[in-house]
Amino acid sequence: MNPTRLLVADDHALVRAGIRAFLERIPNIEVVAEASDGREVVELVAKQQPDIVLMDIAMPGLNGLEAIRQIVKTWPRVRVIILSMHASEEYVWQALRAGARGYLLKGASLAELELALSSVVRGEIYLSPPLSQPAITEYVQRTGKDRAREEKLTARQREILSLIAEGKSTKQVALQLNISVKTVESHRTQIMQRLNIHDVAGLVRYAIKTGLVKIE
Amino acid sequence: MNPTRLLVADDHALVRAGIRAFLERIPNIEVVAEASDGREVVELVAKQQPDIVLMDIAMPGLNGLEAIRQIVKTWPRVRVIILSMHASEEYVWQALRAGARGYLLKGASLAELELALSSVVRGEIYLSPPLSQPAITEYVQRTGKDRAREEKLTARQREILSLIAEGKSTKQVALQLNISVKTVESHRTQIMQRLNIHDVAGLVRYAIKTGLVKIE
DNA sequence: ACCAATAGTAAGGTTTTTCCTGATTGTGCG
DNA sequence: CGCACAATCAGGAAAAACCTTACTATTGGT
Repeated sequence: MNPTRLLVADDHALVRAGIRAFLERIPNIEVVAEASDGREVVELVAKQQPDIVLMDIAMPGLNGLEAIRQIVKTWPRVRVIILSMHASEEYVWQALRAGARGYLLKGASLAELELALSSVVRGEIYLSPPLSQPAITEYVQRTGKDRAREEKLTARQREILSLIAEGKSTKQVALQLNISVKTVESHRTQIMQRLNIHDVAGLVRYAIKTGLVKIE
Repeated sequence: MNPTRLLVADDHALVRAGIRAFLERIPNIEVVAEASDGREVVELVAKQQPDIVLMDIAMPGLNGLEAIRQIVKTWPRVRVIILSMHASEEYVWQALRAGARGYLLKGASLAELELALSSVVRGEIYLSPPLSQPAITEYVQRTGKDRAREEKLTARQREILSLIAEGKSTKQVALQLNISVKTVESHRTQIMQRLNIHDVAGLVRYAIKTGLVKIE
């Protein structure tokens, strides 16, 4: 049987390398790549086509949720497991809605990690025990288009909003995304219109409120 | 030469075990114990008398800062290095004031971890490069009475910051306070200098973090 | 298959804000 | 008294935001 090919993503090098070392103790697992931000995850998924992506939900740049959305949309066979510090139901719910197949707390044991991986490989959804049922049942009752509709912003808009809320200037965002300053301005205008928010401060508060960016 | 005896503390098993695996690659290091909360750290320091405690600042039970205080008070020879996710200046200050000898971001590389450990063993204070900003290094050098002057912002500055974080434009702030736009700009510049934050988004996040403005 | 709506991209020109450098006044404190 | 520091303000240069307009590729509906 072929080993399960994994991609590990976390913005902290120490944690990332550590988790990788940890994973190497599990048989039949191969870590094929590591990423340190959302954009890198998406790039590496494209390149490596791993079976499973094990990623932190809170990452700079393209945030974790957004990365999940893009991954499951483009490569539906790639399964994403979230590795998070937060046991909040809201985060779990958001992750599942975005398309994650598992949600693992960082307090998990080696055995639990192993269990989560094998469950997800089998096509099941795995949640750390402290999180349990409610989120799942809520999740299954909704389908496809239903979920897309409730989003106020497009993927691109959320991506740009999160960069803005992180403090990037329009110019920096343009540079980072390889698009024109004018395009970023245009996106910002669209975002502000949709949210009916007309200042950067409001955007930042919105982004924090919806979990698009984190406050330390 | 005897190996450096380490204690690792983090409330997330996965991270803890990972970091331990990571540390084992550094020569002349011995991890003598692991702890998952502040109380356990203190107990294990008493029992093991490690040379260095490498701990997360955010732990349940007895919190990280309090743990540091107790450790350095009771066993001054034990040196504490904070392993944190947050590059926030406040956290660094608090940790140093409590008696930590190093502050390492979880994004640190293996080489940096090694450097931090050897620096602290030699009796130096080590801070992750992103933190070694003038404000902090200067603080480290200051002693005793100087530290009494702790207030970061004046009342007026806080007033203006909160208006900015609420989304008021410079012009609106000026109008509301009956002062010139130029004065508000000047205040904003001062605020940014003091906080070492250089964009509005950062100010908003700071204001939220410090409770100056509320979200929702 | 076709049309409408939406998303993503972007330019040109105008207005507004920020940034840099400086200056004045009042006030508490050694 | 004088000094450090808070609070106030300005002029001019630079940067960014704003408004309008527009092209293209997808997507959704009839």
